[in-house]
Amino acid sequence: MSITIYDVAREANVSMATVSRVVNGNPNVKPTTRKKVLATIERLGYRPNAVARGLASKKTTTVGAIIPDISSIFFSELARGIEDIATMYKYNVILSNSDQKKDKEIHLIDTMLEKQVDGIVFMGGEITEEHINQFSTANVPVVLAATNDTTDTLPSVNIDYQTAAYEATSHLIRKNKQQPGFITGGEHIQANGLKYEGYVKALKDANIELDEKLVIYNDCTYNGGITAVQQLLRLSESPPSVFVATDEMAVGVIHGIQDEGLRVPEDIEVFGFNNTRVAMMVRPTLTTIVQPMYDIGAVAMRLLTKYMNKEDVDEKTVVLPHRVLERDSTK
Amino acid sequence: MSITIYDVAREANVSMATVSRVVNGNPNVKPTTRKKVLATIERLGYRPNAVARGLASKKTTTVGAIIPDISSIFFSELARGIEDIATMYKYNVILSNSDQKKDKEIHLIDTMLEKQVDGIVFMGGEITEEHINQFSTANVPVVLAATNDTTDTLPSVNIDYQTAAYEATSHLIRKNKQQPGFITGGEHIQANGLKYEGYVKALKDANIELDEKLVIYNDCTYNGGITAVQQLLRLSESPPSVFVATDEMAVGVIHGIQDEGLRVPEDIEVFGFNNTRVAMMVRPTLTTIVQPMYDIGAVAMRLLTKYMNKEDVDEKTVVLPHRVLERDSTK
DNA sequence: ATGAAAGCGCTAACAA
DNA sequence: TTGTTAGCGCTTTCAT
Repeated sequence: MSITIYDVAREANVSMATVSRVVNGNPNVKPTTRKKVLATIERLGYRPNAVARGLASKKTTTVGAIIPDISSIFFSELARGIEDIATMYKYNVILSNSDQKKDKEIHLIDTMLEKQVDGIVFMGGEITEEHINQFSTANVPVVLAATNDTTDTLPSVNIDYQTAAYEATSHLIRKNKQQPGFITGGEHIQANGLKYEGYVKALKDANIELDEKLVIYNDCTYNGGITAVQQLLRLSESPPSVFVATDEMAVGVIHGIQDEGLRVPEDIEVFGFNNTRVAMMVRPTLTTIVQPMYDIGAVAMRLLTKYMNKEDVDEKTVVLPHRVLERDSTK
Repeated sequence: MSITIYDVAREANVSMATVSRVVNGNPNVKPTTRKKVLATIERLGYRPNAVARGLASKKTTTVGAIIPDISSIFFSELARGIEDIATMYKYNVILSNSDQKKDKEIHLIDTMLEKQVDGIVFMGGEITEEHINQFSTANVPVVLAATNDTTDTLPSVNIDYQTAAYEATSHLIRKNKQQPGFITGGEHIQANGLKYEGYVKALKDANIELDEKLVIYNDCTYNGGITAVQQLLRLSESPPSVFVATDEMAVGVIHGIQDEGLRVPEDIEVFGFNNTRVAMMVRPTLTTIVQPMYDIGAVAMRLLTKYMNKEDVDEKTVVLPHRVLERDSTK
């Protein structure tokens, strides 16, 4: 079959151990020998078998990434951050989509542990006891990215969603002292619960009584945004502004408003969340919360490498900064 | 350390071989025995080691996917198609970004072969001799997705870019018998060469003499589109329509036109390519070529499974249908 | 239907 | 500096 370390050893008149040392850059090899071995490796076209190596060394230099949906503009940037840092540290990543389904998540964790990944970056809605149990069945580090952990046991990288939502809502209230609408996805999804809390807190601090009719739930998609805003506009007194849980949904909201013959921001202001690329691809461009998605992925992966190397980490829970980015969809 | 097949065998009073059979669903096991083994597996929390299994069986149930950029809206949908079908056939996928850099691509192929993937889905700009060589150093099947192979040796899944571009251009010419502008990325990138050929052929068939000044190259990004269209509008006689190589770029083109105080489609028509999600997130919504990205990924992966199972395939080169989707950016 | 045993290709003591 | 050798955890003949 294919060339093994044994073939190289024979051809170079050395032992397997020496070849192994050369391949792994072990300094205890005489330069002459190294050169000779390297030459025969080249000549034979030897390619180390990472599976065998993994079995012997108990390290696969592969990490798992569990992600809700790679085709989402939000998560794909996160994934890029993870990948880039993984590559930088010579890891490969096995990526799998969970669609935020708990059973899929649990199953994926299992599969990845079977594959002996050296660590896992997990992105999802929420962490439950069951997740924790599943993680604990193996001894590999796990880092959460853009995922909140109610049990607060796992290392994680996030922004402060609640404060961000608070700021967005306050920003909207500042101008016109009225309750903005809030268009969002399910509470169990992607920190939406925290956003809701921030929204409510901002209202409270501004002494505005919460009218739940102005809170509309729908899918976090473009069409979900359109549908939701239609519902909002049908209300007897529709609000002068809307805070939307994601940018893509917010773009739908803007278009839904425009399709009703209203103007953004003149008639209704719109505030998004995430600053994905679509935010500047709408007219008016979207005011939003800048969440450093790429960085969240990158920092999470970096954190994971630390755990995998058994370095000690100072911050197990990283909170990355966010900020309000004003564009043209608000006054 | 952790539970091995040996532990299970001992606890269940059977041999390793029997446990292996149970785990692998081999029918040659007495039901009683199977039950007993299953019970101890459960009790011990045994989890098969896929690395050891891979070494022994020479199959990893893992495939590699080399992709230009997972954060691109185009490729991330492709990736989702790949992932879904991979999951369906019990494969995991190692995903890596190449940024269309040839050296990265070659290196990634090498790494994946080291990891003993059972197959590779490759997405990139163009396939060169060097790629072919690298692929041939191992004995695993490779399928190209949305990637053209000038050497035409590898199985692939594509749409007919040239015809699609021909149709788009013809569509634009039909109305106003004038040469549309063509805004595109580099020729070596992502089938842009083929699109150019289709564009030129359409002009020729319409007896319009090609004016190269109307062909503008820039990055295939939103900002690239803006910059390119500014350049186009600065021409003494700017064209009545533009064909743009990708949707994201086309959205930039639309906004660039609008920012100059011109209207789409009244003053200039815009035609995109790919039908990514942004196409319906612009106003006016974008007329474009529907390219079934998810399906390209899915079909490519399905094709790969056939090769991996040594089934025989009837079409080694799959061309998926495309179509013109008229929206509001053209008259 | 079950077991014994020989690898799979490599790493990592331990010896020399 | 180099070689010997015993695993790593599993699959897969080949016996029985």
